[in-house]
Order: sequence, then structure tokens, then C-alpha cells
Amino acid sequence: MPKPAEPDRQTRILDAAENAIAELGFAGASLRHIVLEAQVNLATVYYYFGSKRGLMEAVLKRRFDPLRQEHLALLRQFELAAKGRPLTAEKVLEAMLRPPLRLMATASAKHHAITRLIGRIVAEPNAETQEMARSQRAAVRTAFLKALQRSLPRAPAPALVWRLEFVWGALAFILCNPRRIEIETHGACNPADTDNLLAEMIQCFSPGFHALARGKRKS
Amino acid sequence: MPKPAEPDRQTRILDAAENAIAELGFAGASLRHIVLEAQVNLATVYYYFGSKRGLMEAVLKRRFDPLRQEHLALLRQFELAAKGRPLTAEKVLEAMLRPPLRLMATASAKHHAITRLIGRIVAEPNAETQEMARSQRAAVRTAFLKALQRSLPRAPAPALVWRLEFVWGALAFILCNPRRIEIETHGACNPADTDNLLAEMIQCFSPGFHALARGKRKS
DNA sequence: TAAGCTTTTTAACGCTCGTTTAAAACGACC
DNA sequence: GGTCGTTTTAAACGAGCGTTAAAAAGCTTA
Repeated sequence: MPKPAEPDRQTRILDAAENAIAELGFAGASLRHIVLEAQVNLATVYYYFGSKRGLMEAVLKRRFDPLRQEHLALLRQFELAAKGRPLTAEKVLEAMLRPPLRLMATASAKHHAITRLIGRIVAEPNAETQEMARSQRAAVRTAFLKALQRSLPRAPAPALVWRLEFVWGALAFILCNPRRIEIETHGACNPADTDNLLAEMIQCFSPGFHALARGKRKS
Repeated sequence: MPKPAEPDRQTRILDAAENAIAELGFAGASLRHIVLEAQVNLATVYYYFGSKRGLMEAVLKRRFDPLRQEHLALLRQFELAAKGRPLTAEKVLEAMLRPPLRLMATASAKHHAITRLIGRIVAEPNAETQEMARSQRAAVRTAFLKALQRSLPRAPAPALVWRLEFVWGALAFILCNPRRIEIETHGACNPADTDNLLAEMIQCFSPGFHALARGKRKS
């Protein structure tokens, strides 16, 4: 029986780097650790990616480009189905949350790294990495904000902006370390049950959005 | 005019370490960087704190012990004022959110580090640091969960546990990098305005909690 | 002043890191 | 088979890291 057709060197490096980042963080993931797992010579990284930073960018790009596309595609799909009417807050939330949560579910077995990668970026010390992530997120951020503003035209803009941050925060918190939640809640919360988690999040946030539909109420 | 009475060496080291961690993360904050800023010899760190890990624990302990006490004290104060009746979800949220947000406000000038410290821990790769933070948080976690369960006795427990995680996540996301939010929202969100932020968070989450008061509704 | 304790400094050890250079191996084409 | 461009390897560089041992300095008490 032949080996399952080892992927090429670039892919092996990206996979190993992804795992290492999830496990050890960007700074902690050393090239020597990565090339050992990828069964590749150290200099190969420099041949293909130029530098450690280049490798890190490639790791993020490989995962977040499709994720961004999926975000926008799902939003557009919902908007098409709504035939020009504004989306419900529930649908906007679903478009925000389903792609990354689905990623967490499908990835649980092999690519456990991907989701933790997302959370890792949130708290990343390095300013350059932050800027990298910021530019990636900008398009998605504004798309969802616009959808929400159409959904709740009477809601004050700052409140919507804040709440989107809250949603992203809750999401990142879970993705960052799903295991931690499972342990700390003594099994009461199971992040692997994506559909349930999605429902919980939507049911948590949507009432707050609907409360804004009637315009701002003071304190 | 004499110098403003330089604090002693241990305090200078803790301050410098706190800043370094906030800026560079736990792994990135090197002892040599810290002692340079603290104007202290490298070996002094080992004399007072034993190791880098010991220093890191001391940094966290100095900030989070009072924060935990404040959390529990505020909760107890609200419960006393309620004279045995269950707290409203709003009050529980306030007890959860006000202490760290107040920390962010008072700290904005000099100790910008403290708040970012909190967020930094969330995504910390190092397993030992995670365990350290976990044990710190355990008491606070369960205290708020119990308060919420008394507040919403008909709500299903897993939903409450999940939502507490969502609140912690949103909070951590903001504390982790307040500047980022200010920039990304083009000034629409100002994390320094603590009272407004607290109100926004309570108004965001409380409707979802009240929706649980009547027991679970399916999907 | 001398002794004994605490505090501070000096100097180094061994290790890992990201990066670079140049040689070796490989593969397609004339 | 020999040549040329691409890919892979070996070996080393300098820098920074956490940590340690022992000497030096400071301070309090006899």
C-alpha cells in the first residue's frame, strides 16, 4: 500500500506552520520546529516563502481568503433570497457566524489549527501582523455593517458598530480555544456541536438587535 | 525639584514587565528588555522572582487579585441591596463588566498595559499560562453563573453558560486592543468612554437573557 | 572596627533563533 | 551525454534568549 500521496513541500510547510502557530503562537512557532514536522530542510522555507514573515502571511492567506469569500457569498445569497428586502438580524448573524463555525466543525479532526489561528490573531502582539489582519477584515466588517444598517434603519450607528464588535469578540473567544471552554464548563458547552452553538449565539444576540429597531432608548 | 520618588526595584520590574507583556506578549517580553526599562540589573529579577515565569505570575497576581475581589464585592453589594431577591440580568452584567472597564478607563494614561494584559491571556499559547489564568478565573466564573441562575431560574443551564462565555469574549475582545477598535470603526466607537460602553454592552446582552426567562424555546 | 546578613553586580554558560551562502542533486532539453 | 535552470541540502553566522555562580557592595548589629 503506497503512502497517501504526500502533498508537495509547500503544502507540507504550510500545514506544519499552521499547526505550530495554533499550538505555540506566531512568535513561539520556530522554523526549525516547522521544518521538522514538515520533513523539509530549513532553507526550503526561505526558497519558497522568503522569510518567516512571508510564511506566516501565506498561512493566513490560504485560510482567510476562502473564509472571506464564503462570508460575502453567504451574505449575498441571503440578500438574493430576500428579494431586495432588508435581512433580519438573525440572517446577518448567521452569515457572520456560520462560515467560521463550520470551519471549526470540519476542522476538528485534522486541521484543529485553523480556528485557533483566528483567535490567535486577535491578541497578536506584533503590530505588523495586526495590520495584516486589519486589512483582511475591513471588507467583511463593512459588508456586515451595511447589511445591519439596512436591517435596522432606525438604530443609531454607533450602537450597531459596537455590537458587531461584541459578536466578533464572542466568536473569537470561542475559536481561540474551544478546548478551554469545554473544560471550564465541565462539558456543559460543546463547541464541536456547531449547529447548537450557532443557534445559541443567534438567540443570544438577536433580541438585543431587535430592541434597537425602535430607535435608541436612553439608558 | 526631586524626582517623583522612584518606586522600589520590585515595583519597577513589575511595571516594566507589565508594559512589555502588553506590547510584545508573554513570549516576546524578554527579561533584558524589561530590566533595561526598569533600570535594574538582569540578575535582580531572579533574586526577587526566581525565574521569568515567577515574574509573569507576579505581574498577573498583582492586577487580577484586586480585580477578582472587586468583582465579587460588587456582586455581593448588589445582592445585599436586593435583599434576598434575585438580581436582574442587568445587575449581574454590570458586576461582570464594570470592574474591568473601570480599570481600562483609569489606566488609559499611564498603565495602558493592564487591560491589554487581560486580552493577551485569552490567546496565550503557553499551556501553563492558560492553567494559571484558568484557576484565577474559576471563582469569578461560578459566582456569576450562580447569580444568573438565581436570576433566570427557568432558563436552561447550558444556554446560560454559553452566554456568559459570549460576554467574557466580547469583553476580552475590547480589552485586548482598544486602539484597534477605535481605528477600525473610524472613531465611531470610543472605548475610553467607559460609561457609554458599559451601557452598550448591557443593552446588547440583557434582552437575550430576558428572552430566556420564560424557559427554552426551540430553535 | 569587625562580623554577618541582605542586596546588587559582573560575567559567563549553553541553547535556540532567523537568516545566508554556496555546494550538491535533480530534471528537462538539445 | 552534456548543459542549463530549478530545487534541495549542508553548514555556519551573529544575535538574543533564560539562567546561574560567585564576587562586590551595602547595611545592620555587636
